[in-house]
Amino acid sequence: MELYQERGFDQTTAAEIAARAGVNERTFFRHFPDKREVLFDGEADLRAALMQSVAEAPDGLEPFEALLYAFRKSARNLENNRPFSEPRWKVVAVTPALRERELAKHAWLTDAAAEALRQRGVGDGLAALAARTGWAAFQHAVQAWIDNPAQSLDTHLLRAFDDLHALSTTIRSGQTQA
Amino acid sequence: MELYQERGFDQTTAAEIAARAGVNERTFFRHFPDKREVLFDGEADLRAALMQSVAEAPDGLEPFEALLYAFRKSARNLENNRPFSEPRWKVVAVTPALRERELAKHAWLTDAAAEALRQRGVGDGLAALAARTGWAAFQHAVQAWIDNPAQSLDTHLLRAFDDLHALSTTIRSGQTQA
DNA sequence: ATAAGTAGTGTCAGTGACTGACTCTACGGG
DNA sequence: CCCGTAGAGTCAGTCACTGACACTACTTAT
Repeated sequence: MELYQERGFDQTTAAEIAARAGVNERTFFRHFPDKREVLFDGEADLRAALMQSVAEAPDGLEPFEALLYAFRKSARNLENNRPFSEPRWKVVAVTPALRERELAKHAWLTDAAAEALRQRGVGDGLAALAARTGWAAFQHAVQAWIDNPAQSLDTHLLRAFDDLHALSTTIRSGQTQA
Repeated sequence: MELYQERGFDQTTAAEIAARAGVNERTFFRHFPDKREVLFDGEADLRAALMQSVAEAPDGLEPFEALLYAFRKSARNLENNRPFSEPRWKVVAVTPALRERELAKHAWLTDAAAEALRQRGVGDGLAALAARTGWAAFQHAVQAWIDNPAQSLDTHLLRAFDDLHALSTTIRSGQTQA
């Protein structure tokens, strides 16, 4: 379904996609809830894989360590799939409607990560916080890697978490200002 | 425009909103680029206020400290506007299409925060990382405050950043696993 | 005072994403 | 050979949104 690459997402009608796939427009909408979902098909698998990875992280790891373990595993898949994923990124990047959908998917994955942490025994609130901030660092690394593929995603990832560590050492308990 | 509260967002047509406002449907779409934007009107001001707050944070503060300063300031506004904002949250919370838009706005605000940090002299990459992760912590606090208003948003905020600090102390440079 | 903008609005016609209801066909099991 | 079921087509309809055009009110230049 890479009519999107040729004409752009907005210039591509659902009827055209359906035609290219050799089916009826109605049939297209039976397979995908909407036009955007075509580009986010594997996300359910990704979610499952992420939860699985968090679950299989060695016992005794702290929340961020478990997340980092899972993210590094995802990172390997991302590195392998880059040739396949790159055109998709480009389409998503230039289409606001798709960016929105992507953010929604990320929120969904973040929830999955939080849930997986809870199943490791992490408290509710802490799991949610770790998932949100950890995911933010992960995405920062992914973006950095997209912009600069000369360094491996793993390198970017480790740097992101290191930097996050450095940043947060400046937080002092019970700040008092303004 | 709180037809949304009565019928829900999906059950409300643009024509109805326009009628309630005493104008034509076409006119409605001249004021708002789409049906969703009605609920996200003040975001541009919010963005400006956020950048302003980051800019006016005392000199010498580290990135997270500057962000925390700005977030605490935003928090005061949020606390004051809660009665006004609460119905809006409820509508957004139950409408996926609105949640997506909200996430997009948050990404926009995160970019603003990163930009404001850069203007304070923070490096590009670090500014982006701090903005992303700091924003994540902020949102965690806001969510916690919505769920539990018994404690002030400020309290939730400080706890979130404290917890983030605690979480990230477990990150060791140059992790080596799997 | 009049002419010439200009901003905000109404009207109309059209495109395209989706949806519901109904039909048809293909296929596996009894 | 019959039947239930899953997938696919057809048709008609709703609704978000858009472009083109006309009209009105209010400003500003002459």
